[in-house]
Amino acid sequence: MPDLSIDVVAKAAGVHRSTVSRAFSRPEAVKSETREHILRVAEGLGYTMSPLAQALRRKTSTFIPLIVPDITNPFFAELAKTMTQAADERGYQLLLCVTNGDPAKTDGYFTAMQAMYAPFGIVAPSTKVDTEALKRFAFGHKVVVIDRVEGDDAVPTVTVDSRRGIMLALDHLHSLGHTSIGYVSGIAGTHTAQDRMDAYLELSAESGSAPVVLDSGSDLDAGTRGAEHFLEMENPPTAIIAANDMVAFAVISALGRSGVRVPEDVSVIGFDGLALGARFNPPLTTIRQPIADMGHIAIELAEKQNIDGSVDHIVLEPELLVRSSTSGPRT
Amino acid sequence: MPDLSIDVVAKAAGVHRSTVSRAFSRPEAVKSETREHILRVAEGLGYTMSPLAQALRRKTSTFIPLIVPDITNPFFAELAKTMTQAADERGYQLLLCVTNGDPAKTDGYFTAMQAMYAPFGIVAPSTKVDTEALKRFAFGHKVVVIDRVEGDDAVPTVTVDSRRGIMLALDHLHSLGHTSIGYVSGIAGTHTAQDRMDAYLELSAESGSAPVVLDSGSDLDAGTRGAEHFLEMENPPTAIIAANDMVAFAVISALGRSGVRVPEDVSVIGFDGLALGARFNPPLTTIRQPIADMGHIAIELAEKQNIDGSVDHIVLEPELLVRSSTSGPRT
DNA sequence: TCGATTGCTGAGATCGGTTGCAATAACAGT
DNA sequence: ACTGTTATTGCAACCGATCTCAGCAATCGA
Repeated sequence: MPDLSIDVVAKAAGVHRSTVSRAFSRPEAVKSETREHILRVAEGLGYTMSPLAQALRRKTSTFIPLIVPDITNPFFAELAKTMTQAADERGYQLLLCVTNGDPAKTDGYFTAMQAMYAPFGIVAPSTKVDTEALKRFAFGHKVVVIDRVEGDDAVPTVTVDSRRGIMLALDHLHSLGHTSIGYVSGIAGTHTAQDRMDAYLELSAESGSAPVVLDSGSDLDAGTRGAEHFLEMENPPTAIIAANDMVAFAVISALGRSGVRVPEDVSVIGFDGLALGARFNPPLTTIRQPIADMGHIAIELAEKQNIDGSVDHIVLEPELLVRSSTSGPRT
Repeated sequence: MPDLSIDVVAKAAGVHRSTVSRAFSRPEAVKSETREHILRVAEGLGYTMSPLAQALRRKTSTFIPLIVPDITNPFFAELAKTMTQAADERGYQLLLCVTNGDPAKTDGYFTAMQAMYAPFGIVAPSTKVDTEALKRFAFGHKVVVIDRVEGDDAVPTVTVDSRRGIMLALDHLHSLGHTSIGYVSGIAGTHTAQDRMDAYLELSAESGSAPVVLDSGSDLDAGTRGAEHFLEMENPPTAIIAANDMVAFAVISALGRSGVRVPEDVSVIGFDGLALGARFNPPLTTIRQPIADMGHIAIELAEKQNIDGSVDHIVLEPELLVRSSTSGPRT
């Protein structure tokens, strides 16, 4: 097919290319009659505007990068999924950027997004390290973060209330009769992970029971190690809170390998609300984060900031999702 | 920061912009002395070339779209992960495109990739439907497909040998002593899914045992339904092959809810080799697909095609990955 | 010593749009 | 009929590179 530029459409429609341009991007600036004619002609030719050329001239594009540490982690996958949708509902095109936890890549993506004239970007950081790169760029460029941020007044953020989530988990477990409740820490060194841990420590203390941190590591094997630790204890807790669903899976799996059954022998509750949890064995009781909402809100926040410069910090409410990995303690 | 274009670098270095351009994209065409000076100056200014402007002028970019139906499915997530890496090892930038199984979106992405001057694209189709859109575009534009394709001589493809995979599974199960082996179908209506099913049917027959298809659906609940069907049978098989890991998870989960234990009561083997499987309860025995290889090869194939126009069809060897969801039949 | 090659750099058109400004047409008011 | 808007459209410069064509100096063969 012969290269389809704005000029060929213009010629075909018998108008100047600027008129074609306006017909597409500023409809009210061209007589409706002319516009419809142009659009019809364009349609017939199968013409679409080049996003590249547009971005170059306008110095602003519709590409919006979503920076995540690991798309293999279902939490980020679900986030990516809802965000792509939220994005193109508003005419944006989401670019998925995977850092694999490499801060250098994060940096690279930031400069790339700048070069692509992205109007803003979304970051779901894996470690506090990213925060540095973030600060360097966030100042000049619009970024919204899916996490809490140190001295978080500079960039908009959206998170869920970690404390409330842990509270929900604790309450659920208490109401089932558990009094000794352990904790296995999360995958990454994010503020969110930290917050959950802190909340557990505080709330445990408040309720009078001694906190039992089975593992405070931050890698994928935290779950496995936590389970090992659990197995070695003389007087193990009767329930375990996992910092997120993935480690809950690992915990249950590791426990299962040693013949410990969930929830018969010990209850386990996760944190995330992944769809996957419903198909785990057993289906995972968990604290659900409204991931879809987070996606939409992140974009809204970014747009809002672009318009009136406001920097908001939204914190969403988590909710308890009871499935089958928790029950009363064995008697 | 003042807009950093090639001209400001040129001015700063005291040369013409075409020289700067060459210094970056055709190093051998400029005196090494000059080049180094330019590069130094550019470095100092923190200058990077605009990929947009480059793509526009060159009519070819380094954006390469990866079109997948659902990033939430760990198979595609792992594929995306290894492909991003493979991609930027070669200087490409992967754009993740999620269709949610909507053919219209597939179409949209194709035209978008065209507009972005992508040198080629990678498609992991969800249904045969995508194939149509594919044919419409693949002719004019380079696309490599992660699946088999009808009359597959037009586009390069990479797949794993489904028949061999099923054979591996069957052999494993047979060697454990199973003779009655059921099958639960896969998630999507891809050729791959079809091939696995066909292979099961054929190989079962060959080995003299009647095939037992527990569910042939193609949605996420195939696993659940398969399990239900299993529970209703008077004489259920002693082992189950799941068309992919995700349905294996669902099967085991559903079975577990009814008190049927894996592998004690029934063995289950998956197909994919997801990392997740290692942390399932129990850890999943499965047929591993070399996903990382698929990613690299897909890109190699595309490049090769771009160069010498060759259209190859690579089929990779799957391998058996024994974990804990299979054992001898209960006696 | 002189024309021919070779190596390096500058000019300027071009990629596909956007946009401020000027020009023309259409419409009102008096 | 004449002038002051207002609605439309054309003109041309510009966004940030790339690339062909020339120009110019240095090197080479005879």
